Parts: sequence; structure tokens; C-alpha cells
Amino acid sequence: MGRIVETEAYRGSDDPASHAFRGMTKRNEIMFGKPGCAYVYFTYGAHYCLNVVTERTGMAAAVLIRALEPLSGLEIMMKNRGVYDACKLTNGPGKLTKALQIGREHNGVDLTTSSSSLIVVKPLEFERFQITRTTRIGVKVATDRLWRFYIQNSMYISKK
DNA sequence: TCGAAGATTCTA
DNA sequence: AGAATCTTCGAA
Repeated sequence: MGRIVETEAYRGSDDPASHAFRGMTKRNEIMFGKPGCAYVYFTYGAHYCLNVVTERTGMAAAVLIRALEPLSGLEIMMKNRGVYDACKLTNGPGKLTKALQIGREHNGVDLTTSSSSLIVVKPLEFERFQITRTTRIGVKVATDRLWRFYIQNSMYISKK
């Protein structure tokens, strides 16, 4: 389990950086589906990335989970990653999926149903924090959009 | 069918 | 700064 500390937003139709910009394909069809579901894709021949679908059915949009603050199950995550520094365990989209063993089989899973193999929930305790917004990482187009968000001062984000 | 790029990570 | 690595997409 981990706390989401960094995200990026992507949207179809008017966002050239989005997988859904040129319409529906076999890969991105989940982005057009039910909000609250997981969109998991494989990239660079090596990594899975986890997104949460955010808009109503038919409207493509998703939020990429870029980093987590590990909360429990640290030993399993460390074993999965071969990394033993908590700050470097889940501080990247490809790293956190490996730590949590998220893969193809999670594509389309309903993250809002407690019986799912992967879920997103509200925190048990709320803590005050500031959110910083920047350009999206690894994206060469639409750099005018500050659609990357992270918790300021978090030790667990992918990049400063 | 083919070529190019990719919402990354790790090492030098 | 550059390599690894293979899926996906769009054009031919």
C-alpha cells in the first residue's frame, strides 16, 4: 500500500500528449470507458504504467500515477524491485508498478470496488500539504500545460 | 507488413 | 549522455 504523491493528467481530443488524441485504439480503449477503472499500458519494452480513468464513459481521460509514498508491505516491494531505499522504491511510474506487481492483468480493473485486486481509497488520516504543478515529464508536446501535480516537499516523488 | 517513437529506468 | 528493449500505431 502507498500514498499517491505525484500524478499527471492526460485527456483525449485536445491533448496531443495523450494516447487517446487520435481516437480509440485497442491499447487505449479503457481510457474511453468507465471512470474509476485502471488503464495499464506497457512501454519502452520494459515498464508498465498505471492510470486512473477519470471522465464519464465515452470521454477519454486518465491520470497517470507517477509516484507513491510506500506505507506498508515495504519488504515485498523491496524484494520485487531489488532496491532497499524506501525513497527510491516507488518514485516513478514504472517503479511503482513493479513494486506492487501491477501488470496487464490489471488493465480495466475497477479501482473503486473493495473486492478488486487493486483499489484506490481515501486516506485514513488527512494531513495538510501543498501541491506543486509543473510540465509533464517525458512529454515533448503541449508543454504549456502544467498537468503534473505533486506534494511539495515529499521525499517520494520522481523528480525535483 | 514495416519503421519509428515511446506518459521509462539504469548505468557510465 | 546513452543504451536497453518490444509493443503499438500509422503509413505504405
